[in-house]
Amino acid sequence: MIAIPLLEKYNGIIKNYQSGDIIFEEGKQPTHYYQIISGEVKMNNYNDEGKEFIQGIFYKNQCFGEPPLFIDQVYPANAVAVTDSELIIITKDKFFELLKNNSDISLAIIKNLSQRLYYKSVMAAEISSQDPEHRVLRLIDYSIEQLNFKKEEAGFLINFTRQQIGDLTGLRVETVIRAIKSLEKKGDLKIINRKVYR
Amino acid sequence: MIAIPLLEKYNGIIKNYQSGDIIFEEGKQPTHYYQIISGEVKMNNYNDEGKEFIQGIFYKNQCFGEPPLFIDQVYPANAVAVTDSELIIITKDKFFELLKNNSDISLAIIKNLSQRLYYKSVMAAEISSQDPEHRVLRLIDYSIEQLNFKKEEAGFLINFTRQQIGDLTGLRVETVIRAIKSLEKKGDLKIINRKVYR
DNA sequence: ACCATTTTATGACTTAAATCATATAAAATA
DNA sequence: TATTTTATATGATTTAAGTCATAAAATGGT
Repeated sequence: MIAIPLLEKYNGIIKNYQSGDIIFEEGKQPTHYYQIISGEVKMNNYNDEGKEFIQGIFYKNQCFGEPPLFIDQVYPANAVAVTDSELIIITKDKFFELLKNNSDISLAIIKNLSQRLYYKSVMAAEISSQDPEHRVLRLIDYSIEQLNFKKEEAGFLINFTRQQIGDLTGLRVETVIRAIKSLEKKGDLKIINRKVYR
Repeated sequence: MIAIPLLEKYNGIIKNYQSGDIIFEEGKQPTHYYQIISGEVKMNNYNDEGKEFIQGIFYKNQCFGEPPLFIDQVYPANAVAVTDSELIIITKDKFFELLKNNSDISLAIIKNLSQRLYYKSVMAAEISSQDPEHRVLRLIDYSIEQLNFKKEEAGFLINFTRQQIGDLTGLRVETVIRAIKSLEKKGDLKIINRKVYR
């Protein structure tokens, strides 16, 4: 998103997280802008029974957790490192200063938020009213489009576990496994030693 | 969102829609920026079986449908007038010109998108994993916070039909009616001649 | 190389919400 | 005012996805 040298100019500091580390928590006041240098971060919620819902998974060069910064609200979800990750963060004040002095960044932020809102709109409609197979396939297609999944001879390798697909679509693992099996039978995707290709 | 005189300066034109009129359709290329002068607009999708999902309802002074404009994608949902409505619209080109010449508007757009993303995050987690009563109550509380529902002696009047609550939460009318009844019994809200107060 | 954990997998059973049917009240319209 | 349409309401039934149990393969750490 934002060039690292520019972030460093605004007192950007580098932080390292281990897989599973919590970066920030739901309900807490936002204080920084976060951008991924390397690794993988998910934002999630837990419902009253402890079931996880993954709001999104973020990768290299992506930022996450800005909306509450702009609207003075607490975080609506947690941010957790999925793998060991290196992040660069700057304070809220410095972030606004940076924005003020770099009008092109505003447009980048707008585009990024628009992209995320688009994903949420698509998935909201899916989750609320489509059947499991439809939901899973949509998530897969959207992810191929947006994330950099590798194209192999068998097709795009879907780099999600069944559990992650479940947590992203609001389904249980068993349901995802069954949906994927059924989609394979219909020829909509391939399973080659447990890995999913589309 | 954007002052009407400013929109007029950028060739803004006023359009009138009757209740039920389609403003734009899912899958179509976006061409304009839309802002409500008066009336009420919903964005929605229909699933394969024709069930409606309402992405959001928009009121006076609010804009809608910009994200696809910024990311060069087709509309992810339809926009439909819920009541007779008066809108002001400007072309995509003029909108970008306006943004370029008015840097303060960029921040307003960012805040608006952040607010909508926040709503989507909260509702996504609700819809995917909370029970009907929880979902309905969350929608109601969020709507009180964001929309200008009138405060009366009995509490805030929830200006939604049961069907609209269903379409916003991914539930069926009957389920919403039962959830609301149950929430009333628990004292979480009031029903006074069929109207819901919180 | 071994053990613990995670991931994928499948069958049997349960359950919560959807569906279907029907009714009445309220609002809109002719 | 009468009539159609929309919104709220409730009971009975169905069903799709969740839950539970169990297992085997794959992965990761020591």
